Amino acid sequence: MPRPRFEKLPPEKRELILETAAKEFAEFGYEGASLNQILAKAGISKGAAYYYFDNKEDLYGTAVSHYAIEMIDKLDLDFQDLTAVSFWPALQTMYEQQYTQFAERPWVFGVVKSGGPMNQALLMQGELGEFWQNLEGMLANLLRQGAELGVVRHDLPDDLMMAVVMAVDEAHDNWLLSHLPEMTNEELQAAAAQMVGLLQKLLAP
Amino acid sequence: MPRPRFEKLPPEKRELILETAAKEFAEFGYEGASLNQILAKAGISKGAAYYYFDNKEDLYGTAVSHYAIEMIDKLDLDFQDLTAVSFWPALQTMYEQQYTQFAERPWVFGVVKSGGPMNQALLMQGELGEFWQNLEGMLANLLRQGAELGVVRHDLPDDLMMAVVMAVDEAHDNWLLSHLPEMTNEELQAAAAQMVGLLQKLLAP
DNA sequence: ATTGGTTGAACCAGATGGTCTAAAATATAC
DNA sequence: GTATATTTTAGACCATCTGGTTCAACCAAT
Repeated sequence: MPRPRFEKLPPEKRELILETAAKEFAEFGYEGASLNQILAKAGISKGAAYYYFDNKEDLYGTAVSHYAIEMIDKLDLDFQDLTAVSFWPALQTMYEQQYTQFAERPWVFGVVKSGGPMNQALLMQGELGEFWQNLEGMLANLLRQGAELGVVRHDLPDDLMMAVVMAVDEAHDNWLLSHLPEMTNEELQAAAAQMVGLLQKLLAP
Repeated sequence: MPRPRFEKLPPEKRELILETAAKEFAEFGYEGASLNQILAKAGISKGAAYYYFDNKEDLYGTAVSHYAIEMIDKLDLDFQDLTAVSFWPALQTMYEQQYTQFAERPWVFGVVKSGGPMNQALLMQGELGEFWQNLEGMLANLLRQGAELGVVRHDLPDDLMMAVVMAVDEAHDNWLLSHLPEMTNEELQAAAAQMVGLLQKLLAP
């Protein structure tokens, strides 16, 4: 939780700090990203940084929350009334939106997903524990729904399925990131289909 | 390449150093593992370490080579005369061997695979570049053979398929590592089938 | 006694996340 | 406009860590 005074900063300054932080965390992960580097790149001093945030973890949490909220606002994450027919198309819609709407700001998804397979222990311990439980709950809920609808296998342990889905998601994101400069909008849509195809192959019964 | 004098050390001492290093590199990766920590845990001094190795990268490369050679010796990696019928069973045999023979020393595979998705750039630049090209070449060759035999899809970009296979492999290894203490030999065999099942689902046309 | 091999640990420069205080900037009161 | 109070900031400093350098001390062999 940042200090309340952070919210009173001019929006451009807030966004500069959060965007700089998100880019570093998305690229290097929490441990690998250096607070000193973030501050140097954002052009704020150490004293100012500690005036607005408790510590590195607080900055991380603020960035993750900020972009997760934006992500949730902008993506059609309505997974309420899924049917066996609409399950995979709904997932594909979500990936299309992710890829096309955030193509120029891939760090948005990068930082939100930076809590992926590697950082669970750290994140569960911190202030964002509840947030991450909710996010994992979302994926777990999706897999459970899919199983009930008969479109997702239920022969594997839950934790393994979660881990594999996140790993494939991450691998695909990284692949996409390295090909992003060359991609047209149509190609991004095709990439979403490709990603969902991978998931469907992995997860279908 | 370690100094020749390293090979003249008593085998127990050599193994202690390499095993300690491998455990740290397997757990934290090359960047995340600390040379100072490895030395403290192995009980050798800095001076001695630099007497036997050029630097951290040299130690890493030595550990990777050492265990890769052991892995290649012990596993039935004969992928020469595969048929459409024998393709997946051969993969399963390999995973069975990996899981059952190295259950008590998972760092062997951990360090060899630590060059996975994240460290490619570093490794390609170093002395082990050729080694990694060969290892990647092995996997690429396997995928190509599978495609020729009609048991592996060839509708995805090669680099994406490689990345996804490695990501799933790593996620499964990590899952296995966290469940290893409870697993019987039969369960390890089942895990191998599970892993190959995942690959087959992902890769079959 | 001399030589060669090995080792320990002090040292180095640079980096990390975090602490602290004086200076600078801004807001408020008159 | 000036004086004062409050807020914000810069950057020196801290302890600890990193990978790497160095050399005197020790030991075994001759």
